[in-house]
Amino acid sequence: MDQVLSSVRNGCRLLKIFLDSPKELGVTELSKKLQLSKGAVHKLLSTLESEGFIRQNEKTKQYTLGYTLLELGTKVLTNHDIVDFSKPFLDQLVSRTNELAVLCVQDSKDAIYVAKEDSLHPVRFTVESFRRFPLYSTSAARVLLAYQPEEFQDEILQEHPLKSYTPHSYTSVEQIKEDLVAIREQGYEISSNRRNTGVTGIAAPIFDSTGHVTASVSVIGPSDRVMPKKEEILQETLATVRAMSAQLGYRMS
Amino acid sequence: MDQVLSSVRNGCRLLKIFLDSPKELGVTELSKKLQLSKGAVHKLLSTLESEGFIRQNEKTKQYTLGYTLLELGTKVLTNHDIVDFSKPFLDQLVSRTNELAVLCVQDSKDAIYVAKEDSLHPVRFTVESFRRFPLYSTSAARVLLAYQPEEFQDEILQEHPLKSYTPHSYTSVEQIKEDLVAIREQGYEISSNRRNTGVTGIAAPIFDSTGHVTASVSVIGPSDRVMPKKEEILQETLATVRAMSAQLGYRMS
DNA sequence: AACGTTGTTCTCTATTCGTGAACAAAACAG
DNA sequence: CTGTTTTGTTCACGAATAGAGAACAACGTT
Repeated sequence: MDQVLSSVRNGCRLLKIFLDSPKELGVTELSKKLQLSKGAVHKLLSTLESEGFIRQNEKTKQYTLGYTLLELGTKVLTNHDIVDFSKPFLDQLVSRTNELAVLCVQDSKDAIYVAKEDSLHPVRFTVESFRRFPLYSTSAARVLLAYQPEEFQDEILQEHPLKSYTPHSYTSVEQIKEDLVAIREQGYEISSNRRNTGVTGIAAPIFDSTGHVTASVSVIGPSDRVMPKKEEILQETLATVRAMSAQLGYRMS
Repeated sequence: MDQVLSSVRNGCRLLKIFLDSPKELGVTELSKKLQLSKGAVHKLLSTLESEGFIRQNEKTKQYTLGYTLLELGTKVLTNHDIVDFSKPFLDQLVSRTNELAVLCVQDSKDAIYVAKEDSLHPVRFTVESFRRFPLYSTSAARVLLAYQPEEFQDEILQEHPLKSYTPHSYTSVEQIKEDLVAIREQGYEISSNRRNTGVTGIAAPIFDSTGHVTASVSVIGPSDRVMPKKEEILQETLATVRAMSAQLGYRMS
């Protein structure tokens, strides 16, 4: 593409560097990571600072993310009505399964947990909300991928190196694609010990009135607690996504 | 200033337009608000979209804020250790006063509530976190302003039109400035019926080890409930900010 | 006290940003 | 269903500027 404003893209990338970094970064460090001159990075920083997207620590002279991003981030949440909509459903699912329940959506080539409800176990799993992860890596995400066109699936599966997180992980693209077909046929996925050893996820899709998958719900817990009850949890999960889909205007065929 | 990358600034302002708008906006609308050509806005949008800062609704063709802003926003929060630090203090303050307690910080020329703890009253006040407001408008903010250099105070007070929110509001700059001196002398502020009729705020500053004011704490409630107990609430608030300041390494002189 | 950093400023040219008009594709009204 | 308006999108070009690179100042370290 050449329809891209390079300095805007640099600004965006500069901000995103902070996602995987300690809280403060200096000009020199940023210029290395962005592969830009120090002068250019400095101009970027002072522009972003004047708009509140970046803040400079007066003592250390280093830079951090600014409060305007906090405002914008909360605005994203309030815009996103499915988050509010899902809250009572997730609550109920947790109270019935006693495990972590999450709501997962797709954003271009990534998946994101946008809502979650922790279980009440004293020792419990939780997930990081709002962080991107690959569409093939968790059960909630794979359910989303399963309902995408095949060309898109191939694009995703080719692009990424498909790291094996655990010994049980998928190894071949063909294997994943078979699995995606199976998800679509049965309408859910139960995945054990894939990304994280000892973790089992049970996930199912939510449909809107046009029949598109808008999000997925997943119950996640330790395998030895979840697997014995897997039928029961699956039924609860399916009941939840059906209720949500119905409320969104979806009519089962 | 001419040390500013204009397209980056335009991108930032484009994003901020969404803060005070419905959730979706079109190119034409944005180009009017930004006073830029439609073509330029379109380039901005597709650049921001390719970085995840903007999302386009495929049906309506309109644009919304993207999930990357959610990631960045939560990162701001996790970076900001005073938020975690304040949590137990705010909790305790609420349990002792039975009113809303907030933590307020300054960001350039604005104030922002970065943490809050609602009271347990069935009908209760609350505030919107993470939205900017003027430094002269609430007691928590005025406490922050009171400890700023006088030139800065003048800058703030001159710049804004100083709207009178209620009949009891300040009208003149001199009046506010006298008040700021008083805040600094007594170390707290009690403000009634200023911005919102019937609301009373009791606020006091937190000092760090270098003696700078890093944030302020305020207890906010309906005047008829707060004013009768104002001495008690004030003492609780002062005890809280002193404990917080001490833990940050501040030594009272 | 000398050094190696850091963030900041400056100048200059190749680059690109923003305009304005033309385009297609919806949404609308009659 | 059809003409009309408004939408998002594309394009080409000239004016404006973004980014490189070196020099600077202000640190902290050795």
